[in-house]
Amino acid sequence: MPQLNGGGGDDLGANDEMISFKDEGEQEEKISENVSAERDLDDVKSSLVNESESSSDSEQAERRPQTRPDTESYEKARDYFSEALRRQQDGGFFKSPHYPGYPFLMIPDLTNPYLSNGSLSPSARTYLQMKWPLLDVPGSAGLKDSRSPTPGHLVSRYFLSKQQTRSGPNSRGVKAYGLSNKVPVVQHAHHVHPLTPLITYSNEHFSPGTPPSHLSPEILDPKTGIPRTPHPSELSPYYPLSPGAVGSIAHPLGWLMQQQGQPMYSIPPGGFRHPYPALAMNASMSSLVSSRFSPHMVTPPPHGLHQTGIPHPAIVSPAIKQEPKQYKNAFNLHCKSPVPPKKEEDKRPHIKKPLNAFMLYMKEMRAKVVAECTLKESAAINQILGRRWHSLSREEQAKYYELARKERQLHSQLYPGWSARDNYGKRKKRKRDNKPDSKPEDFSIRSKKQCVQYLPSEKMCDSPASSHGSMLDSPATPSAALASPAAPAATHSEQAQPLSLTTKPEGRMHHHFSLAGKASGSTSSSSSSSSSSSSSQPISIPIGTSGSQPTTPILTRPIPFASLHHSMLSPPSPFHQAALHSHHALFQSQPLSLVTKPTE
DNA sequence: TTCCCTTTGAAGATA
DNA sequence: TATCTTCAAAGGGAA
Repeated sequence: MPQLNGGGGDDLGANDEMISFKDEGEQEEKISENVSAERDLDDVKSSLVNESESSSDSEQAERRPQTRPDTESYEKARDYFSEALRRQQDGGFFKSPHYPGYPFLMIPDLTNPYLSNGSLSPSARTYLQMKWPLLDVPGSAGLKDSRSPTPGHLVSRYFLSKQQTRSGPNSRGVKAYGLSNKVPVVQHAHHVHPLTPLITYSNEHFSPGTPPSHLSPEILDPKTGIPRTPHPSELSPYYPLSPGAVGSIAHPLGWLMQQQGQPMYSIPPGGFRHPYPALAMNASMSSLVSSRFSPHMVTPPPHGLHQTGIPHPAIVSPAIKQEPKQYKNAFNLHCKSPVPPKKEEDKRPHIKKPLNAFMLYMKEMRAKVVAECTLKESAAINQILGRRWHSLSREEQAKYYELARKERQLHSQLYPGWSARDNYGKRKKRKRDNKPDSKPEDFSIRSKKQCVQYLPSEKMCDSPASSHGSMLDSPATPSAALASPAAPAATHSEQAQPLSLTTKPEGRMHHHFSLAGKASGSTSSSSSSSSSSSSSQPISIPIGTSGSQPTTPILTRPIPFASLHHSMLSPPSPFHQAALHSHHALFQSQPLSLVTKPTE
């Protein structure tokens, strides 16, 4: 298993994402990987064709100076990040020409981010470059807003580091990935911190000029008029780090530092005052950013001030969603806001959950899948993505697990008091219809919709992974085996039928009481070995079954005929052709007969 | 306008 | 401890 972090030292899920594949089916797994690799190659080819076609235009656009840095969304930053990942995935190695200014790497040697002289190692800087491109991106330097007071020392030796970036002892080496130089540029004057793109939980509610109320402690609340703690002019109200967390906050790369035996940064009082307090919000982060400053030089936030003001994308407008209590409490601890808890609660932003590995993958690959397929429904796209996720190699998935882990870590640092529970109830509760004692009316509600599987069109778009397995496209490697050890181990039945995309295990169906769609959650965690098919199950058409275990496609939703037709009857791209070829035998018998309606 | 669908994973809740 | 539930993204579709 790839141990990207060098093992140990990570209390936030270290080693949790990578677990060994199941022993059984190891051969198949390898075959699957080979097939997957070949498919990836095909993907690369097709994607390269597409990219080459569109790159000329996009490149020109990308090369234009960014003049709206303040509006650059963090989401985009993540997209760029994802793009880099995708390129890594496709090409495996850095393809710099297109995105010379945005290297990305998997920082295998970040375990030692500092050089002997205290400066960041090239790879560490490159990683920071990836994470906080505005800090040190020559490509973006030219894009920086002229008003940006970014100190020169922050505009660091990117070129040097880039030159130095190379493969390390790790077999995977240091990979730099080109990213579009559409780097989100910060307009500091508008209180958008360069670190804004650090995490892209959501950007829609981050208005540079109107940071969340709790993030601008020095200003009168426009609504309440309640004055807030002013901060020094040189301080930028950005990251909502809690004060308690500031002093003792772990380095964003603390998992790396710790591995190296270095302690978490403890910020001594009165020290270096960073011209960009927002950067110093995470003191060590700042120090990492600037190789000039060793970690211990970073100053703590001014008393009582949550020096952090970076509007985090994970924060959603309080008007829409309410902030969790824990976060509110944690914030109040240091915010000293006189705002009554009640009002404060109303204004609490909604802090979204950090994205997990699959979500990151999904965000990255969605556009690609959409481009390859004619499907537009996200449900169908997600099915494809789910399968592709399973088809990814361990290393490929490891990248996303690692990213997800970092996101969680950063998220936990940004919102120490936040809990996933805080977001409970923010959404409308889903129908709980998968309980064993579900009442008939539950199912009736559920089965009101026409059910059909996205399988046909998906088959046209998705990988030909099914060509080797008995479970259609199910790779020999279940996600459970790839997932973090924290995740419940998949049962044997699940391993045998890991994918619920085209052929959901009947056990699961039984478990979900014959629900056509995914019963609320539990898709990945529930494990049922029952293979009995309920009479109330949606009509199932066994297809592509080979092997002892019959597979039953779940017909969940009607396929848009346009998409179906387009996908099935006109596969124009090589990818489609390849997919068609690989699945021809599989679907030649019943390719288009999935539209049905469950009996009431 | 709101919810559903669909995926996997993380985390909290519950038995 | 094991299982279940909720939420994260996305966007078309349905109500």
